[in-house]
Amino acid sequence: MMITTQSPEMADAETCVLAPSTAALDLEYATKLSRTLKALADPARLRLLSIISSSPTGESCACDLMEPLGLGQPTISHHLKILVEAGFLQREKRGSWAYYRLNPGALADISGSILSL
Amino acid sequence: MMITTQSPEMADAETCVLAPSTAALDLEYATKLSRTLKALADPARLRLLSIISSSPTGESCACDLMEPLGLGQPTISHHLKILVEAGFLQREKRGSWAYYRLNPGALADISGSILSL
DNA sequence: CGAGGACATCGATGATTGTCAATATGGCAG
DNA sequence: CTGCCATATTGACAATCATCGATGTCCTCG
Repeated sequence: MMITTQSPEMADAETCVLAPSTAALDLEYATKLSRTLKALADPARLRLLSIISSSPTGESCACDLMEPLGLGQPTISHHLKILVEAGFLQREKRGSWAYYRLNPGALADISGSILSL
Repeated sequence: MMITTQSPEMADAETCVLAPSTAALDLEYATKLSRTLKALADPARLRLLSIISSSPTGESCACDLMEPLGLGQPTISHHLKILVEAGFLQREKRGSWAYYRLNPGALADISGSILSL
C-alpha cells in the first residue's frame, strides 16, 4: 500500500538526485570529434562524398564535381580541402588535375565513434 | 607491350574524363542529413549525450548537466532542445524537473547513414 | 495566495561559416 | 617564353551559431 522510496524525485528535498556522473567525454576529445563531425555536416560536402564514393573508378576529378552540385569552383575547392583535412578524402594531383578518393575507414571510424557515445 | 588506353588522363583531350556521375545524394536528403549531423557537431552536445547515455538510470536531470560542462543554464537548455529536435534525446518533465534520455536507435541511425555514403 | 526554484525563451553579441569574385599558382601546349 | 587551363588561395559579405544576462512560465511548498 504505502508508497516507499521508489520515486526518485524526493531523496534529499534539496537537490535533484542522480549520480554525480562526471562521465562526460573530456573536453579535448569532444572538441576533436566535433570538428570531424562539422566537416561532415554540410549538404555540399555530403554530396561530394557520395559522388566520389559511387564513382566506378573510386575517384573523381575536381572538375567533374562543380557541375552536379551547382556551386562555383572556389567553393568546391574549399569543401574538398575541408574533407581532406578532416581525413575523409585523399587528394592526388595528376597533371593539372586533382583527383579525390575516399580515405578507407574514415567513415567507419566516425560512425563507430558516434555509436560508442 | 604497347600501352593502349589504360591511362584515363587522355580520352577526349578536352574534358577530364570520368563518368557523368549524377550519383550525388539529392539535395533534400543531403540537407536533412546535414542538419542532423550539425546537431551532433558540437563539443557541449557530444558531452551531454555522453553523460546522459552513461547515467546508471539511463536518464539525467537538466540540473545535473550544467555543472560538469561549466556552461550557463540557458546554454544547456539550448543544447538540449537542439538534441531533442534532432531526435537524439527524449524529454520528460516530472514535477518541476526535466529528465532527458537517449532516443534508442537515433545514434545507430545516423551512424548507418554515414556508413552508407 | 505568494515566494522560490527549475527550466524555457528572448535579445544581444562575438565567432564561425558558406559562398562568390578576384587573384595567384602551377602544369601543359604551342 | 607565352598563353591557357585546372586548381588553390585570398578577401569580402551575409547567414548561422554558441554563449550569456534578463525575463517569462510553470510547478511546488508554505
